Amino acid sequence: MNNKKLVEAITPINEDFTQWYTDICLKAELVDYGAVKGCMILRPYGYAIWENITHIMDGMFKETGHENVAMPLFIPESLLQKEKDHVEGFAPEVAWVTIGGGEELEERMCVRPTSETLFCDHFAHVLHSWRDLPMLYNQWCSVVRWEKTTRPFLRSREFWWQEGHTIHETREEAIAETEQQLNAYADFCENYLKIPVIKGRKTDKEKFAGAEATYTIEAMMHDGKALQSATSHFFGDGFSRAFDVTFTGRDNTLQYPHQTSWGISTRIVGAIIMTHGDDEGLILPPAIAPIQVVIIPVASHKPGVLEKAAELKTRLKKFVRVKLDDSDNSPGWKFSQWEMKGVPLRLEIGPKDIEQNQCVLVRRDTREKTFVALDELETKIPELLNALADNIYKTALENRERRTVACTDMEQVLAAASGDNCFIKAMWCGDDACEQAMKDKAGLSSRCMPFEQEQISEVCPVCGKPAKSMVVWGKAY
RNA sequence: CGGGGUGUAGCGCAGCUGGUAGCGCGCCUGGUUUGGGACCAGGAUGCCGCAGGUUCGAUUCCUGUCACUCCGACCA
Repeated sequence: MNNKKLVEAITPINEDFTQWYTDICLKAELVDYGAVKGCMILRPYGYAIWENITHIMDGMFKETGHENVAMPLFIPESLLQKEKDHVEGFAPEVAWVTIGGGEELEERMCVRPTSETLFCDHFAHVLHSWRDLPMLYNQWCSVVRWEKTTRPFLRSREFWWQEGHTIHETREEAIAETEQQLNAYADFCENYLKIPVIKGRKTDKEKFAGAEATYTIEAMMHDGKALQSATSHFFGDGFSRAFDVTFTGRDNTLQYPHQTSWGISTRIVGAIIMTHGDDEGLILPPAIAPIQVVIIPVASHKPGVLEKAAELKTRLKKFVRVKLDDSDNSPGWKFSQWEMKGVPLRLEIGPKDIEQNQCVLVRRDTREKTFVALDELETKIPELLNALADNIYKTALENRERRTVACTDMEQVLAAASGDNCFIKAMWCGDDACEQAMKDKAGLSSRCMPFEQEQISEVCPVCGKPAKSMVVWGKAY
């Protein structure tokens, strides 16, 4: 431990979680701050993570018949205004363009905060017959919401995401689509990102502006706070009616289609950081890690070492994303640096190893070292990557379970809410006032009504009236 | 939007009872090193966040502003 280490060190995770988070975002070179408040620059390493996420998800969407499109960046005010709840929800946080080419515009336009209105306008143009349905569209883009408080990934004024927009002939079909996409998000988070999530439905208070129902996946971060990780909305025909989207049905009558939208954003990168990271820095799930194995030559000036390392890189490239760090830095520096950047596996190769035709593999999560014969790398590396993936999922799940409390009365709720952050499972009567009371008295917001319901008690802990459903409550990002 | 904190070299910071700046790390060059953040020697780098004000003179004092950050409110 010397001065250098102290200077470069990231804040310990249990000392100041938010500072730890910011340190990682900057020091692992994921983002930089842009010239405009709340606008982040995704640096190559951060973008590579997002890019891997987009590739996997894009494949999943296409597998289920979705097509990518690109919609305009601007929304004329009149268009945004068409759906009452929607505009009320978003108007306070949009950015407006009032001048173009030096001239005051006749009608101001907002920079899209989300594209429902644009899609609806477009659907109205291109939809004619039931034979045109369903239309299953998606776009990868950035959107702008003028947030007051901003943080890298978690809440930025501009963020990148995908937004799927679909229209269907029947209500049932649209509901099925909403559920299918929510499941896709949940599968992606659990299987690729190794983040355990709770699937459920939002209360009316928390649902999307203009939606009939909003479904969500909620994840718990290392500090016990909740992060809404993706949402899927069922609109019914509300937007269709507002935008006059119609088609001629099988019975030759004019009908309104049923609509959905669903999205996942760069916020999910924040979830990865806050779910899996530790005092040494990031821990990236192998599926989306830009570098899955980093090769660090030891005593690289000795004859044959760099050559051997390069040879291994060529071999490994065939089945993993690999980087050879042949920079001038000392091995110790490289170990720390790549650990901070969350690379799942490190491969050390030095003269002693070459003599014995072996190398050292070190797991990022446990830092466990294994000597591996060079001809076993093709089996051993995938094995260790899988073991790491399983372990970080397990760790995250244990954290959530340890911090989940079932409460039957307000006394328990208040006690739980005043301690460490946690998920609180409690029954709810369905009344807005009781939801608000949880916020006012305990500082808790409803995260969702999980699909997997449990009967914690018979009555709502706030008002004592018969309970309708179990809600997971928590403090949210 | 309210309250607190911070803006000085790439990063982390010091300095200033007013006289235009310094340390550590990093960076560049050369050499020695290399299995947990190496060492020696030499070198480069500053509109002291921005704008006003006070002053002979402001990085320093005052006002405003912007940015970052934390806490709250708001918010998907």
